[in-house]
Amino acid sequence: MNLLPQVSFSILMALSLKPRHGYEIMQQVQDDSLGKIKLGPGSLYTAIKQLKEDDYIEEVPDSDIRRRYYRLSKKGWDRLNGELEYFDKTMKIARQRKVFEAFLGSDLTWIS
Amino acid sequence: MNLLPQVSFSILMALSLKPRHGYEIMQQVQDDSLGKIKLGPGSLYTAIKQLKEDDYIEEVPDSDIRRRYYRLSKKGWDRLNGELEYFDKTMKIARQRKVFEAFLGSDLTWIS
DNA sequence: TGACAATATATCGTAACACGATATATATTA
DNA sequence: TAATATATATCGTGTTACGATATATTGTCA
Repeated sequence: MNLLPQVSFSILMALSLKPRHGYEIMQQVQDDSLGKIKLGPGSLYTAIKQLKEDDYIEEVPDSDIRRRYYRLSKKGWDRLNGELEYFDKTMKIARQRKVFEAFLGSDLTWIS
Repeated sequence: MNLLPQVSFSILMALSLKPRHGYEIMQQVQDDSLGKIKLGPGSLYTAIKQLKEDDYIEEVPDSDIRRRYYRLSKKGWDRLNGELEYFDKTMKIARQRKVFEAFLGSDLTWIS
């Protein structure tokens, strides 16, 4: 699997608007995902650690001792673009296959 | 995390066109994902087992002893639709934030 | 016909990922 | 001043991912 883990992807998405600190990422991810992804500190900070190690994000120096701000690196932007190609392809396929209308006057006789 | 695992999602997508057997799913998933998801037997059959247990897919009786065909259940279709809402939202956000043009004459001064 | 590649399914053990619980500390507000 | 929200971090465990291995059948082509 050459795809980013779901949590990591959601964090890059959250950082695509502007640099944010961890707690803020948590909230933004929930917003961006229609509430389908709710990060606790466990998922959040382990993923951030990994993303930093892989140089997808970097810490932004900030005077606020309490908060740690992160932003996307060049590599992070490129990676996010690559992931979004998959999302785009998936939506195109879904529309082609008319997944959304599958139960509205469907002629797919093999559906149970 | 209220999202299906990536492998499970990709299998539901592969079954959205027509019923398929395991080996065929393997190939379809690779096609659908721009080569970004490559399933080996380990990932494939453990995910199929789980999807069957959760009633997202069901086995289709078939004369071919060698192959085991699966199709989406009603619950599977509904779930797939739910997942695709997230994909759709994500693409909308990405376009809104102009992620794709981020490096073409960007005014995002905070990028490293 | 014999050998090799491709097709097809299944399990095992381990690695990677997800996440609740817990801990700690500061800021806000009632 | 007590409670709630903000903010970060780690630990242990459960879930997911996956390479290795096993087994058997089908197709091909020399």
